[in-house]
Amino acid sequence: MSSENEQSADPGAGAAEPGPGAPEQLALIRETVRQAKVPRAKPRTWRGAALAKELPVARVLVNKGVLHLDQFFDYAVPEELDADAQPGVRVRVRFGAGRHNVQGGRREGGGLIDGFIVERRAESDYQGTLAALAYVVSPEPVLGPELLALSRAVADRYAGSLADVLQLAVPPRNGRAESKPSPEPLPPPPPPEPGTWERYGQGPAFLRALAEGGAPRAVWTALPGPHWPAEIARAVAATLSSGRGALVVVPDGRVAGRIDAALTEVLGAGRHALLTADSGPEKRYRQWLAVRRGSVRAVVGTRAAMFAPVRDLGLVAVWDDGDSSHSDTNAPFPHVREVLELRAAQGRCGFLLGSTSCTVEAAQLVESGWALPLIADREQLRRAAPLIRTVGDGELARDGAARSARLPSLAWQTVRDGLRSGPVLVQVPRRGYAPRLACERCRTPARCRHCAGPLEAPDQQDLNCAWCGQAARAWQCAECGSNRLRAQIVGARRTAEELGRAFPAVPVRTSGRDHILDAVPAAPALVVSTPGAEPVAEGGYAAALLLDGWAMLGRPDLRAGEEALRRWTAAGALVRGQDEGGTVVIVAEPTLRPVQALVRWDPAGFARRELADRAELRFPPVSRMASVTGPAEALTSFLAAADLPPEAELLGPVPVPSAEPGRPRRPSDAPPGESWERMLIRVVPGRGAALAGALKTAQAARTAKGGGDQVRIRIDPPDIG
DNA sequence: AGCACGCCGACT
DNA sequence: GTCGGCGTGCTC
Repeated sequence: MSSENEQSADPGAGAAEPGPGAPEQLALIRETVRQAKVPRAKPRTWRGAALAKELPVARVLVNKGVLHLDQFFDYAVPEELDADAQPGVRVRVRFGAGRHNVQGGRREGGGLIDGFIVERRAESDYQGTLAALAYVVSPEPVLGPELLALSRAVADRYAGSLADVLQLAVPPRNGRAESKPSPEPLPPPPPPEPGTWERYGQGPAFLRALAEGGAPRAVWTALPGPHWPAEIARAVAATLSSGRGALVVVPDGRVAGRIDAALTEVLGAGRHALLTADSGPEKRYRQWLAVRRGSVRAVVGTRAAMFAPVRDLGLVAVWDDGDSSHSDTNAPFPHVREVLELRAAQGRCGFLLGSTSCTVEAAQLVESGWALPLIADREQLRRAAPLIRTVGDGELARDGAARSARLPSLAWQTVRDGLRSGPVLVQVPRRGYAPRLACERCRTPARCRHCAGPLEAPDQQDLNCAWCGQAARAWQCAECGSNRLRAQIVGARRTAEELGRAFPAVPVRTSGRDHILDAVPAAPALVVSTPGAEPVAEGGYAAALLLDGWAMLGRPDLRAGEEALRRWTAAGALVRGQDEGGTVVIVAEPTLRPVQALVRWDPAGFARRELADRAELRFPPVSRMASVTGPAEALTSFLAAADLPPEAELLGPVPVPSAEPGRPRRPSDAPPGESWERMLIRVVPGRGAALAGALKTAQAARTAKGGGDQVRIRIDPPDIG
């Protein structure tokens, strides 16, 4: 910032609008007047209370997410708060009391607001009189320099404010948890044996590098089968043995539980913390404090754990980075993989991204040379992976048995054979049971007359809307006037139910949204599950039937193929290897690329090809994208004011769907009743920071003028079609 | 965002 | 004179 800017930012300058040169004079006069009225000594509060003798100024991050307040404010430290008011502690300060009353009159107006002390200093560069800290919330230093630097980097990366990121990074305080002392730290364990890491060419070397204090970075394509939780635990153990800490972030509590168990087995109890939402606020904060205080050196947890303040971090790991729950749901929407990349770069620590599948972003980390691939050879894969067989539409049509029972004979046979030796998994699409309805005569989809949502007949009797839930009485087709309905597609869940009836001696268990099973025993059973909810089977499933192919690949989404393959490999990884007879039947067109990739069990190859395609089309992650949404006029003026990097490419605008009552609300929706537009901004890789910076500056200027949250910015938008 | 300051016209 | 309209800009 130039000195010219600083001067014209003076409040006296803009208002009077005299000729050029005058603002400086006005500023000078104002300054003189102030100094004349208040002979300003060292930092003094308006109350003139006694201040700390050493470092009487506290630099405070005020906990307001607004971008134009994304800066530190200095406060005076009263003598009685001197001891507690250390860097990192939570404080409350008066803020926003309006213009400073130079006369020294009482000024109680400003509300108390939360903040963190980031630094203690000898003096302030603020011109006015400092207000005093109101009080120290607790002497626990929760915001250390590393967490502050990380949060700053994340805020910059996502064009968000530091305060917003800290809201995600520092859990809410709990007095009871703070008052309890954390346990004594244990000495480092011995380095672990490589175990099943032997199956990967570079596996043992990776562990060795961690144990020797190195910072290896790897994209690990995990073999199907049950060994990956133990493998993650060994990577953690290797890191701990070097005297450093380790952090593992997983998509959900179920996976966290499995890794927790593996860590307990490899390390024994007391060496690691489990940070998940379902442990409750007090316990969670207690665990977090134990990590922050250095009592516990290893952490496994879900999304929010990505910020866990592990001491002397030696390894960050993320499992299954393609899972959508790795994307934070709060502003500025950071992604676990990206945050851990920042941590690896900042803390110079090891990085491990593992999955049985592969995202294009992961492929890019390898392609760019930032990380090395950690893969098994074909022989190991052949042993671990099940046999994959496909049934396409053509075969399905020719198959007489299929038409009567809606399932190809190959599927029947596979299920029958599988059930002789163990449980069989049936993966069905979500909300499969209630079929969508259409007019019997003209096939027009049946829509709700209140909200235009699709109609359903969940019990084959009553009609109601899938969006708003209102009952649809006396339906009549809007196009042709017919009052007869037919099912548009047959729910796959119903197919699964039919399977259950066909094998009456076998128990049917279901796992899905509302109740998710963790595990099933080795006994023969039909296990019907939606993607992502598949229970682990003891000894592995004998077979799996993947019935959601058409639903997965039909979506007009950039990630449809990658996402389908991810879900299929996740299910397939629970099936026994083909040496033990493990078989997967997928009902999907075998010519499709993701289906072929599943047959070859080559998710990394698929991701590499997707990456090449994206590079050609200049789509993310090969380029960096930001989306900006808002009312058309606001959007135009925002973009005109923004000082975008010169080579930034604008795509759009396109209309944004607005939130409708009843329809599931998406974060990208415009407010109800408003018509918004979206503009995509694309820059070449390496210019992402410049883009985020420009957008942030423009947004700060906007909100400072009271523009409200009319314009929303999102870096790496997840839903670009 | 809040909220005080200030520069305009209608009121006791 | 001074009360209060809301337009503008700051908040340590």
